[in-house]
Amino acid sequence: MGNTGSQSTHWADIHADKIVRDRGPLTPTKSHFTCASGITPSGTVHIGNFREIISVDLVVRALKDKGVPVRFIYSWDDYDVFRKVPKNLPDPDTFRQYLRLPITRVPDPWDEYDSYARAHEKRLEEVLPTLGIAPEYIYQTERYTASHYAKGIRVALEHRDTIRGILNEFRSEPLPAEWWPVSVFSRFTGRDSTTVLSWDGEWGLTYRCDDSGREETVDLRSADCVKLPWRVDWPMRWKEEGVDFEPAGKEHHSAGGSFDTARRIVESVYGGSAPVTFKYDFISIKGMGGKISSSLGNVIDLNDVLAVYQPEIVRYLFAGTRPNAEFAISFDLDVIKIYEDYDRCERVYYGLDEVGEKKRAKESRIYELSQTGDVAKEAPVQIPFRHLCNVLLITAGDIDAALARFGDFTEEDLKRHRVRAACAWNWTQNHAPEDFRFSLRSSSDDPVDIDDAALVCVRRLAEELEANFDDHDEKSLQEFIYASARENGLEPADFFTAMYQVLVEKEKGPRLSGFLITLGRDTVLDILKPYRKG
RNA sequence: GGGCCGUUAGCUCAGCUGGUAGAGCAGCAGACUCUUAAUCUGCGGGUCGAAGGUUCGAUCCCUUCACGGCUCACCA
Repeated sequence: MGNTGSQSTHWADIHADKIVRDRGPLTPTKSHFTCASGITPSGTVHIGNFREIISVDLVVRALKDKGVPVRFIYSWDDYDVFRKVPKNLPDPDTFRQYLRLPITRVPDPWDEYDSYARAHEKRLEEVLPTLGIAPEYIYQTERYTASHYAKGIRVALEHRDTIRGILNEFRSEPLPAEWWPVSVFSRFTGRDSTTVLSWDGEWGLTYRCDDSGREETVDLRSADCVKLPWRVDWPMRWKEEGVDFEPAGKEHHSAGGSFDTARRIVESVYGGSAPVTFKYDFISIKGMGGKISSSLGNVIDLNDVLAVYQPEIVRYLFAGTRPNAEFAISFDLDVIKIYEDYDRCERVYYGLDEVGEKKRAKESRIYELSQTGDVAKEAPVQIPFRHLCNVLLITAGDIDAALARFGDFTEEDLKRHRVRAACAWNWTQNHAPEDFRFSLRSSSDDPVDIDDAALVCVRRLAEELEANFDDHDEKSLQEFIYASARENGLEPADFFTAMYQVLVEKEKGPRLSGFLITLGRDTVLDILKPYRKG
């Protein structure tokens, strides 16, 4: 069933092949390939940011599946400046005082973690393992403040004019001659409102703090306050870590964009070469239109998605879509279809559904890449999402009670089903259309008003179910309902309406006969009890 | 202005190492005494945006053009 050979046309495998081809071969001094990802945690790490991580993870998986040693690094660019106060903070105004500080020096607005940056980082780091993603995190604040990049910074200073020339080719306003390829956080105020005055040609850098007017000279080998601007920082780190693969958002991938200038800088300044890359497009949220933006208040993060989609299906969404295609994550009725698509993909993988060979190969590979760990040897038992939603509505969200209705499961299966059930329940409560939802009535509720003809039919149905419930299947019960309505001079449609009133106090509900059977004899009789007397 | 990406059945899209095009939804027909987009069965000749080129053969490769979109030219 494995499909990891070189014939796979999945994009992750194609890029893995390209990495091995362009960046190989491995040698005693190069023992593995390095795949990198990273972002600035300057706000909520949303599902759009996640695309980069999962894209790299999928390529990492593809490399591992080939038996190639690989290192997956994730850079938290948390030595970046707090440039603007997001509108979604609890108390935005008090945060204005922190502008221009590195985001690791800004407090956590929710007061849980050490810093603003850490708060965003931690929330993502905690959830990634559930998706089977485990990168090696690199914190740029730590690196820079430990002077880890002293050499790289010095190299940038040595090639100041070259770098300025490269950047100026694409700028509308050329950088002035006195520009330096570094920025400094003032050691007097912590802010990056500083001006570099001179460099001694070795390790000494002199700057002036614009706010206090004070000047000082720092040694790059011990300074904890000097960093490179993004367009220089990126290529420096490519060289530093030996990055072989790193995708980037489309805002970076155009002529004159940061990937382009980084490529030229790594080649002409750092003596390296740009990694294999690809461009990934944005993610949108169906029904919320446009880009994800914290200022618009439509930030959807990974936890929001995991609340509705089980981890395998989150991976499936990304594994099954080419990175350079924009796509929308849906929270509406599409959710049901996505679950059905995934279950179908699973059946194809295990040979339970017949499809063409080409399609089988493609779907199988997507399935493998969607798993958070190893692929199960035997096909897992499936519980259709839609049905699961209905059963959960019957049990009022009691997950174990709902699953018990599907039979006995192994502990392993139960564990997985609980995750799906939690998603299903969450979806019915927070996203499903009103028509889809219901809550079951019981004998302790006051009976609803229904007319006499309907009442007769309800009683008749109750008697029938009491006596012959086990003899009925969906079809025979259906026939009984119709016949019984007609016998009592009632339009079947009116009887249906009455039954839904009785059961869920709504005009409509799940297909009645199947619904009754799903509810079970005792539950139905209990609900009908108040209608049987007098 | 530069770069990138699209343009395939009414709609949403698959089709990516070239061999005369497919899936879902919608629609049509039939079945079901039926009720939520989601019962079952059957039905898909659409100039694969346009024009050239390469090839025995192109939706898939090359060139040009048209239309649509994105992105860079501030900061990251």
